[in-house]
Amino acid sequence: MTSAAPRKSAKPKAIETPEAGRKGVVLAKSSAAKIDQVDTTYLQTLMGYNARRAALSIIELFLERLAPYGLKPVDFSVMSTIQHNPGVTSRQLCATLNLLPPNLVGLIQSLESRGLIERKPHPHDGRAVGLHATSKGQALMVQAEQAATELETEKTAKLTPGQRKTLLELLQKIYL
Amino acid sequence: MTSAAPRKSAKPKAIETPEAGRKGVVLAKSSAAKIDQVDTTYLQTLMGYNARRAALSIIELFLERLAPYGLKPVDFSVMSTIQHNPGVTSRQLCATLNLLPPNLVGLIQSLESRGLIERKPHPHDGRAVGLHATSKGQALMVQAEQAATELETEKTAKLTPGQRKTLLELLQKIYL
DNA sequence: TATTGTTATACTCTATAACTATA
DNA sequence: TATAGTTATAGAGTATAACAATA
Repeated sequence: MTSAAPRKSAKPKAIETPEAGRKGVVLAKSSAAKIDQVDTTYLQTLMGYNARRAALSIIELFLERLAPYGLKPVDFSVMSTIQHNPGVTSRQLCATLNLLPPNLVGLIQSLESRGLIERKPHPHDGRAVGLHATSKGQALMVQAEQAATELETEKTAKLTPGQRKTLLELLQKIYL
Repeated sequence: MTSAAPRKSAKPKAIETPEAGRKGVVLAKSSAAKIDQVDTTYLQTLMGYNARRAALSIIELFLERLAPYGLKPVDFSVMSTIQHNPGVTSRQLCATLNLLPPNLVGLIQSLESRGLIERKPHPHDGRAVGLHATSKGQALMVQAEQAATELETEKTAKLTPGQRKTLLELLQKIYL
């Protein structure tokens, strides 16, 4: 998780204060006076800010729901990629998921010691090691992926299926 | 920065291998054989994965471009919020930006010691402290916000203005 | 010489508990 | 009693440098 500031139950909704509401826009007060509502209209124009806030919001729930499976976001991404790409190497995982090799070592060892993956010699390259999900790992991921899909549905409940698809496509245009 | 895996210059583009291309879909190979292209189609259906990847991609460039101003993403968000909300308190910053109070203390002290913000007694609450950007801080933020806007324009170059607006709105539907 | 995987390690970020001063 | 701000500290995440084994 990232930060667990006091939960806001109320939604911003551009509340208009008596002082600032005349033009229908919430304006920052010019002097040193007390602030009731905090204006974040500028930050909300930044894609980085919005993408980060949205990601952290989803990850917060992800950590709760996937904790029973002992999987954090990166663990989940690695396991899922191994499951769908039997024989994938650490180097390929790093390139695909934008991870650094030293940080993957402990993660792989942990998954192996839990009996979720196996390491087999690479058929063509003696340096590399092919990673494979065990039947235990595969069974776990079926459950974990279902939990992930459910939590995502909840977090994107305000979006129509079309909007959800659009959002995925537009995000991929940024990082791919 | 988050991770600096070997830069991928090529783009995925759903390359079809001879073995997997028959149905126009890239499939994971079923056996323990070598993997050429890594299939991430499942992860790409997850909003959390895509939002995080997009955010980190933008933040990576943000760190480079804003380093001359001595501002990291959170510093920038805090300074920007103070600038647009003179007299805002630490408590309000935490609630608005989803930060934890202990983590804000050192950040505020750093900004104050750099002469970018001032702390003034709160008019109505003796416990609270109002935060204000100094003229030096305001001048810095004018430059910093311009740099941020430029970098964002580059990172979202594949999007039309309409798509960019749509993306911002849809992301806010997730975390607000 | 270049690459895969690894070790060691440093640095940053985030989280929790507990304290003070004021309301 | 509750809240704003603070301190200390633990834990997780991310980073760089350097090495052995293989290509």
